[in-house]
Amino acid sequence: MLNLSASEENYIKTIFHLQEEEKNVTTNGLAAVLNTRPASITDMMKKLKQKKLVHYQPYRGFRLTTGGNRYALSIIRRHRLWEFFLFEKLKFSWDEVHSVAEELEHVSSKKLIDKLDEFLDFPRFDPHGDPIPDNQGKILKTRQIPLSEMPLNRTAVVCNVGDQSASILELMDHNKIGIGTRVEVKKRFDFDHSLEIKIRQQVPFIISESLAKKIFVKHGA
Amino acid sequence: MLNLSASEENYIKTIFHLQEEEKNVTTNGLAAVLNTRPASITDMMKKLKQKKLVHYQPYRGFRLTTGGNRYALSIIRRHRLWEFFLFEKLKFSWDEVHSVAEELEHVSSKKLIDKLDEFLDFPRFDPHGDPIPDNQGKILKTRQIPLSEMPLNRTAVVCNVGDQSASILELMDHNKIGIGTRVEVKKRFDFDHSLEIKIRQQVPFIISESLAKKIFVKHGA
DNA sequence: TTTTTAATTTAGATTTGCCTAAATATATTT
DNA sequence: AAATATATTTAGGCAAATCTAAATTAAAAA
Repeated sequence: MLNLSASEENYIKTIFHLQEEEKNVTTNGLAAVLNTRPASITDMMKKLKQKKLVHYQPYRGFRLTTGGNRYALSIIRRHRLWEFFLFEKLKFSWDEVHSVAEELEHVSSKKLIDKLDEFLDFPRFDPHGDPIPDNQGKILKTRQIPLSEMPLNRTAVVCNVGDQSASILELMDHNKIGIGTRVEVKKRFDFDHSLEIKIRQQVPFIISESLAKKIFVKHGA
Repeated sequence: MLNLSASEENYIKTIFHLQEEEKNVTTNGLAAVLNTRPASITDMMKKLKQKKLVHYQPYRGFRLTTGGNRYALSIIRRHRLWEFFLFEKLKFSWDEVHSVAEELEHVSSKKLIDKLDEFLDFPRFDPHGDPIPDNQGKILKTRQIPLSEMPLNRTAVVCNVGDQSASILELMDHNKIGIGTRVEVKKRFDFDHSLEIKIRQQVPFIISESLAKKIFVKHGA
């Protein structure tokens, strides 16, 4: 597989994520996420088109080719394996792993990543609950739903938080909710849509709708 | 501490190693090691002088400042810790670790390196037998000598090989000599300066002077 | 001490990845 | 459908890190 610069990899990865959220990817949108100017996006799209990683016609938008998709998955694999390593082995907290993994993911040795995978015993999810592509680029589709949409009296596992702010972390910390926590929704209040939830063997307690919307759980796990 | 580009780090690191071998570092010499043209060295020296990492006067040569030295040690720390990790945890062979560590060493998070150090249980030597600087930049001075200079009938441990070629590796492999192998020189032949050596409980055998000059041992270990 | 040779530096390009400002194409109103 | 607004692209530049070719300085030889 061809070898891209860290910058090119960041474009590919970001396009992949934006496509995944089925937002149609726009020049301005991508520029906003990558913190660059729209003109830089256009420049890069021309280059990535040449390398056959994106389909691109001026003014007509762009999206990843099959090859671009495959490449994106390999970057995401590296990123999530490093996150797992940092969390599981180096004892980073789950909110610190992302930024360090952003750097590590650009180290390109395929052998390194496959051996890391093996060392970690082939983990299937990163510390945020996102699935890790295998060495063939296969990735599990997880049904992640916000806690606010969980049916009552079914247990699920917290796998993602749709907000990285210090304030949400403080609140979750206070309630002892984190990635991997097993939760059950006991009641939903019509008045303010707050939820009564139970975790572990504790007394049930109430959380706000806005918090529940940010906490994602893996359904069925 | 200031943050250098991967390229700047490579210059600093290489100057450090060349200085260590007490070769006086020259523009051409550095260019040869870094695989660049002399003109590029001059360019970079101007920049590193500005950043107060090297002493430099045109045509008068250059050497690291105290700050440059400190920075070099931090890069070497990263490099060797990654080498240890790759060898010890990911089961890379000791001749594969260098090139991968060359990439990993430029990931700059201080916290990452200190946590990695702890995870590895503060190793003092990398898989080549070179000492790993601690988080204060302190480094053990090891007395490494080539096997060719070992006194007779004293045991020592192979800690370094001054050549990375496939041919030397083949020969060492054949003789079952590697990093960490305990050796004893039994006899030195005047005719061709070949050595009779003994490893483990095996029958002594003979190696050439040119091989013995490339195999370094830690004296006293 | 000249002269010759070798090492080093300068001058001027090139590539990558970014920028600003201006032009152009598409979308939305009126 | 014309006018206005928004999105996108082009043109031209800049900094980092490299290069080649030409100039300059220092070292070695005659």
